[in-house]
Amino acid sequence: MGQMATEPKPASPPLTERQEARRRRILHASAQLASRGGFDAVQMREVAENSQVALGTLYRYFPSKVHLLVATMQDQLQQMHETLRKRPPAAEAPSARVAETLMRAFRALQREPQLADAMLRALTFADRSVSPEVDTVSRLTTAIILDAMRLPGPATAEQLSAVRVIEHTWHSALVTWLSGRASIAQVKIDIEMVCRLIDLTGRA
Amino acid sequence: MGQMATEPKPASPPLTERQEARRRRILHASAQLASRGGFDAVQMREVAENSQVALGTLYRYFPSKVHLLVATMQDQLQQMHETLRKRPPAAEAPSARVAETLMRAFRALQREPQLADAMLRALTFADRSVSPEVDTVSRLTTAIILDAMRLPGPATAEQLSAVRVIEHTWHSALVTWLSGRASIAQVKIDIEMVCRLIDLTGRA
DNA sequence: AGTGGGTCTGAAACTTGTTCTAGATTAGCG
DNA sequence: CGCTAATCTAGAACAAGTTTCAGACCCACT
Repeated sequence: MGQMATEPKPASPPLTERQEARRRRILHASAQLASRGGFDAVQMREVAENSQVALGTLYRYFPSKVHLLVATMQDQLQQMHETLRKRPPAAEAPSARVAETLMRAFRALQREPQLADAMLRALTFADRSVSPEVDTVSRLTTAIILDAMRLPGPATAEQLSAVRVIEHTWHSALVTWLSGRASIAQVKIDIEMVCRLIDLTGRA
Repeated sequence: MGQMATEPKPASPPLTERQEARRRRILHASAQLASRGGFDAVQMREVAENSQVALGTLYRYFPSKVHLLVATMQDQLQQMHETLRKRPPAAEAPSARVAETLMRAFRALQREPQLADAMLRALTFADRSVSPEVDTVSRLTTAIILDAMRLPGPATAEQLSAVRVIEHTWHSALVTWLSGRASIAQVKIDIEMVCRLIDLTGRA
């Protein structure tokens, strides 16, 4: 899992203040447009205009629409992680805590379904060129789930596998819900089902 | 599961012979281009040209690139279903049979990773307008898994949930592998992990 | 065989992601 | 301050998915 900075990513060149502000304006415009019309409504020209940045500059900060939306997701996940840290899940069993956490996150996304749609579509559509960024999102998600498990020691290989499976299910169930092919009830059932895997994996 | 025709779907207007041939040419060209360069290599103009059909006609048959690729996936899955029917998995436990089936399917896709990439990306990128077609793919996958389970009677709600979770994991793991963020070994482990859910669900 | 409606063709037009270019601005530095 | 390289801007240009349109063609029915 490499470096574990509290907030910023690699920080290759330390951005100036104005640059940081630009980056933030772009992400804000992206999230705002996404909240309205979802993936399709995030049009690069419009993002550039709304964040008062030239199109070329937008592309310098985020080399593609998918990069932009995945970065937006990083941003949102980070916030969610903070929120969850403040009010951690209360349930007894680890599996129940994970299920609770994921359903809570799910409800948060429900409030902005279009934004969720844009971010998830970008995430699953991303090709190899976006792997590093997608990986960051994945690590964030993993961290959220592991937090909810509150393991005494480091996770076993088996547990990590279970976490990956939970992550897969979480993403895929979300996509299915967003495209109207599954109800919220079904998502809940499936999340609870996959969380049972946690009970199967021990310290062994 | 509604109608269970042996091959064709709804068949709203019964296509003429020439039309059936056109459709087949289009799907063939699509799969061929996808096998080369993946999603991006499937260019509508080229598909049209290669299948000797006007662009407008291509769009009459498949209203978007995503529709086309999802239909391609239906086609491939159908073939895979046939193949699997001929040589069903041999393992003892239902969960092992499902894992074996999925890994066999996985290896088949490995042989044409670019094609798999194109189909999977289209599938997960599909929006609501493609829901019916995506649903068909989902039902096919479900059928394949249920076949492997060889249940004595009809599946319980719990079992269907487990199957959905397995499907989610299968898709998502595949995507992760295709984008180079997971090894084949990891996919195998995760598939086997999620298949354990089957052992947890009984007739209840 | 004749005819009417749906289908197919070829080509242009439109949309939106992405790239490119020339000139203005900015940041860091002597 | 004055220079230089990097960055930013405005806008054109390009690429590929999608739409549109006029005319040719095919099919079923009389």
